[in-house]
Amino acid sequence: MPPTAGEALPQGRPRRRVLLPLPLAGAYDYRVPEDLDPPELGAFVQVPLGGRETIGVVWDGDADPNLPERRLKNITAVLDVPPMTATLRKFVDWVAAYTVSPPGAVLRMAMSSPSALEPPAAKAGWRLSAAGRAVLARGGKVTPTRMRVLEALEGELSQGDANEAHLATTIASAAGVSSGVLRGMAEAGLLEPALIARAAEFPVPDLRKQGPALAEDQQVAGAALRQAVATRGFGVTLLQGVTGSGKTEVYLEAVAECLAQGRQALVLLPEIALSAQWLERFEARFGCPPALWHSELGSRRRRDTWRGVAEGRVQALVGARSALFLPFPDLGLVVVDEEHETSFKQEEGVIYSARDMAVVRARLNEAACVLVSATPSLETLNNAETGRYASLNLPVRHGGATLPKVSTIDQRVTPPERGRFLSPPLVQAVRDAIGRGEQAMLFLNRRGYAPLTLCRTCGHRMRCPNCTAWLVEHRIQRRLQCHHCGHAEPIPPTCPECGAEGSLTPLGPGVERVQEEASELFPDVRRLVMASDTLPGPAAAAEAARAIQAREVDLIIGTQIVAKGWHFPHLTLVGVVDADLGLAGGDLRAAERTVQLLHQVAGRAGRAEAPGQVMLQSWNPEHPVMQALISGDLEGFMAAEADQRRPGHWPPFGRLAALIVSGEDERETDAIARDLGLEAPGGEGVEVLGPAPAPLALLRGRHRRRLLIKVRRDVAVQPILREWLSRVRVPASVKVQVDVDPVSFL
DNA sequence: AGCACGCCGACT
DNA sequence: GTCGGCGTGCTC
Repeated sequence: MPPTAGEALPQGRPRRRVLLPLPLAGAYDYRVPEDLDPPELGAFVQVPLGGRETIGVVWDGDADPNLPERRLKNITAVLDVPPMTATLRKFVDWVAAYTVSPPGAVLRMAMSSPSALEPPAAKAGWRLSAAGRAVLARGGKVTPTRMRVLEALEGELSQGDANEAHLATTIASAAGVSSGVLRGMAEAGLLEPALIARAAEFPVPDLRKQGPALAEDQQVAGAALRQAVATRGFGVTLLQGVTGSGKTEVYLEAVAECLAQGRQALVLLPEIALSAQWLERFEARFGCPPALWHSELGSRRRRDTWRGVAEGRVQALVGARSALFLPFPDLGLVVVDEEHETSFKQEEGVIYSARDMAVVRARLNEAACVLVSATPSLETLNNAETGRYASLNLPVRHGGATLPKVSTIDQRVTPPERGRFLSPPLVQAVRDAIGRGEQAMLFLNRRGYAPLTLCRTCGHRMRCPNCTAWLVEHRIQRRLQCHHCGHAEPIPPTCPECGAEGSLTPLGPGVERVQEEASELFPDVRRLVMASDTLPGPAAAAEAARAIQAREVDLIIGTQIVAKGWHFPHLTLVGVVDADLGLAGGDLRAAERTVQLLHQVAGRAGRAEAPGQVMLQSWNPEHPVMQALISGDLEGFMAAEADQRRPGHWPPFGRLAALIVSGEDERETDAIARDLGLEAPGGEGVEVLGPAPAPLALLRGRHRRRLLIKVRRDVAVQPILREWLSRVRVPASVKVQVDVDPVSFL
């Protein structure tokens, strides 16, 4: 009803809360101008912010009625993008609350790139001009060839919209003419150039296609997963299976069921760049590759994929952890493969665990979640034991393969020669395996040539100027590198401390040094080093995998990237150069992680008919980690780990959160850490440890201190953290990061 | 996250 | 005398 004289004027224009992808405390309010239809919740809108234009999302909740009209700015425009779904908005809020981060910082991950919101890529094409339409309507003198083009454009090419533009090649082939004809017609004014808004196309997985034949236990597990997906409700299943048991094929059954339900499926992998073999398996099952999502995606591909997901055209997507924040309108399944992997933990910006957030996203979407691993984390095992998660087990390798035999080589009994790192039994085993025409692998979780460079004259050790870390020699590049920041320097000819010449000596092994030793021991053997710096991209990783499968390589020497899910059927021997490596340092999860990593590496051996063998070089073969790997009783090992953590309420039997205080000024950083320590919360079931220097007390030029808070499982840690942080004033020069559920203690 | 405003060195 | 360094602070 229009206002009439004497009536109260209608209140101002409607307002909307708009969340901006910035680390602000909350959403901002904007006015809907007269010339704009009020945007719905979740709409992507362009708004002014401090003299520039920003894109935000219309957020839930009421605008602040106390905010004076004059402080409000108008929404500039509503973008032509599917609005963010209510579940994704809830997810953003949930993650922000859980991680104690500003919601806008989480929203930024869900917007992933500004370019994703731009209109889709347009291609140059042609359409009928006014003159062309006139010829069709009233007739005119054109050649029969040209007439065919006009008719094709009006008729078969244009369903409904006769003004639609098409690619030159499409028009030419439809009319049966050469593209030269089109050029001539354009010059004659019968056609005009126009952009074709063409959405990128995503291949549709073929659900009728049969995957590889499944063994009986695989079929049983696959059927259970299909059933879990078919309920179209939330539930988490742990899919545990020994290495080589065919877990991937089993959960691809769940993907198939999800797609059959018409819902979207998401698979998270820890290292999407190294997943060439995984993509092959997907393609073998569904006849086409899945959509991909990872940080190295180009901006064009990124935008197309984001749009494809938002518009429901992408049915199956495999990605890194950031894929969790994609705008799936109807997500039916989230799979987290290698769920124990620590790379699912985002350690910068908003610190979150993609594995845990995957469960949350699945819950909000009423989707199934499948956590997959041969060596599940203690957290996940605990959830399975308490019945929170369903559990499926694949206890045997498929295709007749057996699990490899694991043994230790006691370095105290059969040490390597001086300055060498491969002990005689391991050297002999490599020689034997290659002599049988099989492949061997040497694993050392250390990049570069030597982890430490020492001056023999004065004892000086080369260290990073920005971090609490030694510089690692990379002999191929003739440089000393820091593995924590970007610092690199040439290897100095003299000791920078005492000036002694030729006195700097590499200490300890890295993969490059193992490769050097191998080249002397086995000069005729074809060797390949697999490390993140020798396999810089997906293409290089795929080529390495191909060369190994084609038996163009006899000996693989690699860092932890060789542990990740590869299937090398001719590989029978795995030698672990330093099995004790991960056990040093007082990390809560050191033993658990070492068992997981070494078990994964061991799992590369003997995946086909020929039995596999794994040799662990250790100075401490009695260690429970080595014993667990030898016996294969990981269950018993994890149970013992659990027993150690339970009494002290360590995770997963209690919650931890870390505050990382960092700043360029050490005294100031210390002072803030101390202030936080003084204001530490207490009370029943709450314990604060620290402040203490963080394990990397200096990182990228910033001094770091850490406080840990440990609370009982039934205590919500976030309100305590928020209250705690609000009591301490922190200058802008010092940063306090919150890490809820820290996995790495670095 | 940007982009402002705000106080101290090398230039037209 | 300015132009400009990037150090704090605000953006509905």
